[in-house]
Formats: sequence, structure tokens, C-alpha cells
Amino acid sequence: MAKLPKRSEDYSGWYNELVKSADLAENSAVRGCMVIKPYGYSIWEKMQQELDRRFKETGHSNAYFPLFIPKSYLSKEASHVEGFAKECAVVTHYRLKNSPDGKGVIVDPDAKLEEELIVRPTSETIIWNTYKNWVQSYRDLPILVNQWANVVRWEMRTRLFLRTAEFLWQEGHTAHATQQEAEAEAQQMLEVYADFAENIMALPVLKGVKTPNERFAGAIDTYCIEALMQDGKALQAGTSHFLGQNFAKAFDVKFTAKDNKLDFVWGTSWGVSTRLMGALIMAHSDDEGLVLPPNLAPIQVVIVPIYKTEEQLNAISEKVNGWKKELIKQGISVKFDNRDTQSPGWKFAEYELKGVPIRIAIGPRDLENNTCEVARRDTKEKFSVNGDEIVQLIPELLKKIQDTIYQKALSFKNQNTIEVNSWEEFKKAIDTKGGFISAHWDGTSETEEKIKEETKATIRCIPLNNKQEAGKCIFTGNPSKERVIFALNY
RNA sequence: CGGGGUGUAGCGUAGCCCGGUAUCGCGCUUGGUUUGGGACCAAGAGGUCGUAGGUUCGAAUCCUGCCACCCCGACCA
Repeated sequence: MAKLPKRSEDYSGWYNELVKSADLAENSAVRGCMVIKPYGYSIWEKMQQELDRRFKETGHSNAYFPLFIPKSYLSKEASHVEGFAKECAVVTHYRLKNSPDGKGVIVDPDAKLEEELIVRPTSETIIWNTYKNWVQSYRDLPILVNQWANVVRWEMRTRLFLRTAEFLWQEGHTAHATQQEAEAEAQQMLEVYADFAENIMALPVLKGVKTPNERFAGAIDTYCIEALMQDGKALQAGTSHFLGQNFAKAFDVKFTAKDNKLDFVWGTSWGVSTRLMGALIMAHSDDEGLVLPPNLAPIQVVIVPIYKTEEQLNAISEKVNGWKKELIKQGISVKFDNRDTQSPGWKFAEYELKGVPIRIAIGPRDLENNTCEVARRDTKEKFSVNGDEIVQLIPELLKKIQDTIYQKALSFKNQNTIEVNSWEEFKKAIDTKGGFISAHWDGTSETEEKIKEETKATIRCIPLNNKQEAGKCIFTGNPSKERVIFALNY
């Protein structure tokens, strides 16, 4: 098995190789589209389960809307169409026929669609067009719907998980009778995402609101969680939008309120995607491979037997099967890798590459002493444990590992969040270690654009509950009332 | 979509400048010895040299188009 490039020498090469060699995903025959392999997909499934549970707990139901959107729908909300027009895949025909030259098939020119269909880049338009029929009275509100789906955005430059032409996500779309309720919903879902990121992904995030430049096309406010990767670049891990009445107006979604007045409904939308896989990988993993938080690891504990004779293997198996049964009873996923085709050393390296949080090795010496060797993936610590205590120890250790991974990421984030007060300091910070850079900004899009042109850094967000503090914009020197967070980003 | 690079067995590569149908390692198969950090020995199998054309007696090698991937830019709610 090829060795990974070192993070310190070739970060993006490390990421690309890791995604492939850990069996998470690979490129497909279709440009920009990936194949998510079983091991990678099972991590995504765990994310889905956790998120889905949280969505249900906050009152949402799943539904499904079409992959195809009539072209005309997209043009109904002006800024929305502008945001997506350049990256839409378009269906123009509905039939193929045999090529006249006998070689393969061609698009049948007689089968042209009357109205072309867009492959959804996001579903606001088709959903709001549908909501129009669902809403008459305040009694029909709120509508709290989520869908798990694939979307297509025809990206020029793609990277596995981080930016692909097709990706998987969930998109929540809600409709409310009042502005306050919709705003509260958008903020609530941001909290759901932050809670998920921190407790399940072990990923500390910065909650904030986007500047107009970075806002979702069609939203009044875009909230986001931003995470910091090990190379000092930020990654937007989730967004939640307060849509105001923009889509209701575009699709004429009105309701009669208690006071018999007709009004447009208020909307939100929110989503996270398979991009979270990229965040997970880049936040925690090391030069030996993936480091998975136990809450998302498809295999939480792997047990590797070391033996010479069949009798030894039988004795080990008997012991291990007892442990396994007890651990599974506690909801822990355990793999006993008793394959005879690979050596123990090979297996050790393999499970490190795949990020399995705990490895237990047990051999003849352990049998004699009633012990086993436990190894942590996150700290690489190894220690001997009494065989009678292992079943009790594992769940505690999994919790400890989850926490250690989170704390490590948190201290990295804290150490790489810095305040700067001058343009020189700002440029130096961007050029050296990156990170979240807290700086004063005069509040104008022009300044934001110029800073981006000169340094590639963008405003990731204005933190929620931001401290109000008078200062001077690092670029223009104009007065500023608060600091915002700049970073290079994915 | 622009600039640069790469594409040779499942993976990683040599050969390309200077044309004569392909090197090495890992992996794979079989047999044997092994097994506490990616085991060893032996014998094997596996290649339209990304793809389509062109030049040539002859192309992995030279030329052109196309495709994919990587890096840089543009783009990225």
C-alpha cells in the first residue's frame, strides 16, 4: 500500500490520497462526479441518521420533490437565478434512437422537450411552487419539510467531497405565518447543525451570519457554521437561510391570517451536504490516515488475533466472541478480523488508515495472562488491559476518544483564531498560518471585494452575538463597529 | 473556461529527448515456511502503452484532435 504524502509537505495531495486509499470515494467515469464507496457511504449514513433524528425532534418531516425543475421556475426569483444560472445542467430531449450509421445511439431530434428541464441545483423553486397549493390559511402553517436528495451544480473545478458536480445533501424548506417564527426557525436549525458538528463530528464551529456578498441568492439572511481545517483554511460546514417573503412573492404563496388579512408566507431553507465528509477528514486525520470520531466510525472497535496454531486461534476466538457479544449488546460496532490472509502488522496499518478508533490485539501471551493490548487511534497510545475489564472499558474509552478528538480540534481552532489591527498584520497572517482572522471592516462590499482581490481571503462570517467594539477598518481605515472573521476558504 | 503538468498491468513507476511492440516494485495466483507493527522463498498469470487520427517499412516514443486527473487562475448561493 502506497504511503500517504505528509500533510506538512503536500496537504492537498495528502487529502486526495487519503480519500482514495481509505476507501471513502473515487472519481467516476463522469467528469466531476464521484463514486462514494461503501466505507465512505457508511460514514455518510451515520451522519444522516444523526441529523435526521434531530430534524424529526424539532418537528420536521421528510418528503421528496422532483429532480427536474421547469426552466421557467428558476427565473422567478431574480437574485436566485443569477446565483445558479451559470452552473445548471439542462435536459433538452427525452429520447434516444439508433444512430443511422449503426454505431451506438444519438439524441432523437424529434424528441425535443417543449420546456427544458433543469436538474435541481437546489429545490426552492419547485418546492415553493408546490407550497402555493398547500397553503390557504394560517391553519396550514407552518410547513416543516426536509428532503434528502442529490443536486447538481456544474462546477469547473472539482475535488472529492469538497466540491463535486453532483452531491448528496439534505435541504429543509419551511413556511411560516410570521417573520419572527421564520427567523427563529433559521436560527434553530443553525443550532442543530452546530450541535451535530460538535457532538457527533467532534468539529468545533464558529456560528455567524454571512455578509451580503456571501449570502445565498434569494435570502435575506444566511447563517452559517464555519470550521477550521488543519491547513488553516476555513470550510463552510452548513448554512441556514431566512428567506423572508422572497420566494412566497415569486411563487405567489399567500395565506389568510387570523385577522382575515391576506399576506405572503415567510420562509427558510437550510442544508448540509457530503462536503461534511471533507470537513471530517481534514479536521482530524493525520499522516497515518483517517482519524474518525467514535460517533461516526463505521467500525468502532477492531479486534486482531495473533496466533500460530489453530488451537490458539480457537482459544482467542472463544474469548473474543464473548467480548463481541457484550459490546454489540451495548450498541458498539465491533469487527473481529480473523482473516488468515493478512498478517497482524498489515491489519494494524490498514485499520489506522481507515481511522478505526480502538484496536484490540490478542495473542498467546495475552491468553496466558488474561489480557489484551488496546491501542487508541487518536493518541496512538497502547496499553495492556485485563480481559475481564475490557467490556466495561471500551464504552468509556470511546467517549474519551470522542472528547479528545474534539478538544484537540478546539484548541487548534482557538490557537488559530487571531485578532489583527493593521493591514500588514492581516497580510502576514494570511500568508503564514492562515486561520480565523478577526479584524475590523468598514461594512462595505467594495472593501470586502478589494481585500479578496489582494489576499484571496473572504469574510467567512460575522459571529453571532458579536461583541460591539469601535475600531478602524484594516483596509480603508474607515470607522467600524465590530470585528468580522476573515479566512482563506474551501 | 485560460495557463502548466500528467496518463505505460489492480496500484506506483522506468523507457520517450535520440522510433525497432515494454522495465522494476507492490499487489494477484499456486506451493511451502511464517504471524506481538505493512513476513519470506520459489514458480506463475496479467499490458488495445488514456483515446482517435496522422507521419513512417515500423510509434509507448514524433505530430494533431479529444478524454480524464493534478497544480495555478477565473468561477463557486
